[in-house]
Amino acid sequence: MAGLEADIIELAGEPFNVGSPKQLGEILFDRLAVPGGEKGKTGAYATGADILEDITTLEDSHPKGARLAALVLDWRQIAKLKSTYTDALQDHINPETGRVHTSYSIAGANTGRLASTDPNLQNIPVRSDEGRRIREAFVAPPGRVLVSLDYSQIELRILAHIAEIPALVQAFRDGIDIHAMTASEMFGVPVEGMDPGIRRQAKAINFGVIYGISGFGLARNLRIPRAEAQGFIDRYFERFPGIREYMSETVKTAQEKGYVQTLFGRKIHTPDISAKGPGAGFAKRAAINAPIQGTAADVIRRAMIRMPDAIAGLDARMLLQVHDELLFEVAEDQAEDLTARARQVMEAAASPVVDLKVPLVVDAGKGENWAKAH
DNA sequence: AGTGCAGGCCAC
DNA sequence: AAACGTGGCCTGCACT
Repeated sequence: MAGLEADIIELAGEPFNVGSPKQLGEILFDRLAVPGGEKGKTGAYATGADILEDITTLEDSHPKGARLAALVLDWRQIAKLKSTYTDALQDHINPETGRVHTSYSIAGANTGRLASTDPNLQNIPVRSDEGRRIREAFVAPPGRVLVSLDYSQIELRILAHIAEIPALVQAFRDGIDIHAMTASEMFGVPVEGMDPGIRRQAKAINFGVIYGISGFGLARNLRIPRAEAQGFIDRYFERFPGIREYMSETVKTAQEKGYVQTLFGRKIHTPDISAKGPGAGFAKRAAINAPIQGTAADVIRRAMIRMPDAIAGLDARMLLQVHDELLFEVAEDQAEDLTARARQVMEAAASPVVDLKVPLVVDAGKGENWAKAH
């Protein structure tokens, strides 16, 4: 990392704090005259990863800026992993147990999700190769393995149920690739042999819908013109009109009652729903998302409550909950038994209070460390 | 030295 | 006017 830092300063041509977005912004946009610099409310240039990634494409017009941006992106990834995980997690090892123990807030999130602190074990890296090396440090003791079980697409399944989208419900019942199906419906192309790029766009739209999508947000996410993104959303609503209905009904309920509810009847209050100005959009999207995210939180909590009885007699412990995943430690020769029991509990967790029109499906994995189990 | 915010980034 | 939901933790920086 020190070498990387030296390379960055040499390229910049002047000493500066690589960890300072403000200083980096001034070098890129003022001194190197990279175009597109935008200052936020504090007067500092924004230098987030998406902006730096755009700058790396300017190799022809601004070679120095492009290379500087690329190096800083590398540095930030390593610095993040080291400070937040490699270094910090070791300070959290309990001397008596030799393990890292987190704390859960039972009412951590407004939607009913748990929150994990000191340390947060719900945001251990997994998406990048480098990040997964952090996850490999979470290991089972000798003779034991880690088993991870996670709900597949639980929020989209809940959306399909709540908004009553026949095509989505049927696809989940048939076990079809849901993003490919969405792309097929929207763009009129067959699922077989689908262009991965088309599927990726449909996936972004499916996620966006759960979060209360906007044309602007989707455009930024997919890096496409806003008009094109809005066209995608319009077509999505045409194909799945129940979604638009769900969104407007949910906002209306929030405005009339001051809360929305999960499928299990738990209330989530929406005090900001009638805010004016910039906050209005935020409050509406939060209200749209809350019943979906909150129902998923209810489902996994019900599974967790039933878990001690379900795994009684096994040499196994439930270790962590990560929103749609439960992580267990179990004697090696009992991993299969545990997986079957835990999966049964998780897949049936909505029952008997809620009769979902879609199946809940749980994926499972095991290994000597969390990366392999996941 | 402690506090709080902003920017940034990790997860689901 | 801002711009995709829910969180927590890190560093830098301004301030007391």
